[in-house]
Amino acid sequence: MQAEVLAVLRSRRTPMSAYEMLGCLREENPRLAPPTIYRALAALTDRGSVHRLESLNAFMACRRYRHRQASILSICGDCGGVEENVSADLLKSLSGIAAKSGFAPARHVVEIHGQCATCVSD
Amino acid sequence: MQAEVLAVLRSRRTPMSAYEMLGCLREENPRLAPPTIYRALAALTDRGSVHRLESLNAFMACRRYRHRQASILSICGDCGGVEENVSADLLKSLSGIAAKSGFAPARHVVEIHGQCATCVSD
DNA sequence: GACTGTTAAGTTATAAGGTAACGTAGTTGC
DNA sequence: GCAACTACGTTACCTTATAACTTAACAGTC
Repeated sequence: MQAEVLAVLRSRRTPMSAYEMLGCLREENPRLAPPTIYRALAALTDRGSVHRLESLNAFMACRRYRHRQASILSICGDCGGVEENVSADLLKSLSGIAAKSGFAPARHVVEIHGQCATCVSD
Repeated sequence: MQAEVLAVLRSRRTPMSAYEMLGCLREENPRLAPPTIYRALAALTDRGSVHRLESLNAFMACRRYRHRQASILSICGDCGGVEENVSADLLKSLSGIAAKSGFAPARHVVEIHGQCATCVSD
């Protein structure tokens, strides 16, 4: 099931909602229900093969080769494309800011909305 | 209506969902419906008086005095408390990372999940 | 082979979050 | 008065997510 969900996600350039995936996968198996998808997504996001876009309530396959760090996701509001970046430095200074008051960071969510290079030039 | 929503949010130390607010405000006005709350929240978040926590689907009143910049929100998974920080430098380097590929940033979402100082020491 | 533990997936139902579309009631300004 | 605007009310619905329980599949062991 995880493999099927991942395959669907990989077939798209833009993020998908869980229910879009459900729609796709129901073509094969009409009885598929939401919990099945959500369980697969939970396992995949834990492993880092899939990222969840918190500000979109959507998911995308990771396109960088296995990183354990949080991604910096740049989301284009025009075409829906997402760029994925990694920066240990930025995450470190982010943790530093939180840690000033004794906060112990565990998970980072960093998303940027805007326009991608292609859409800017239109 | 915005004032009432803001007052409810300010009366709490922790973020609230739109439906929790609705529950509170219905004690006064039982016929209050979701769109009214969401409209007020939209106006308040536009103005910057309220922040939306994207990774929680919840809202909190801004506790810093009027800043136009995006906040860095540190969310304690134990007590639910949220610390709000501002860092022009961090936002700048974040924009820089996105801009390397020509992305034009418009809105930043930066949230950190972890444990606050108080909860760490328990 | 029957028993048990473990893990993945199916199933039902419902909770929680959010919005479209249209209606109405008060400004304000002419 | 009446047009135009803005806020809010109302209905209805859509989307996102999870609780709770059931079944299937396989592995180990007595």
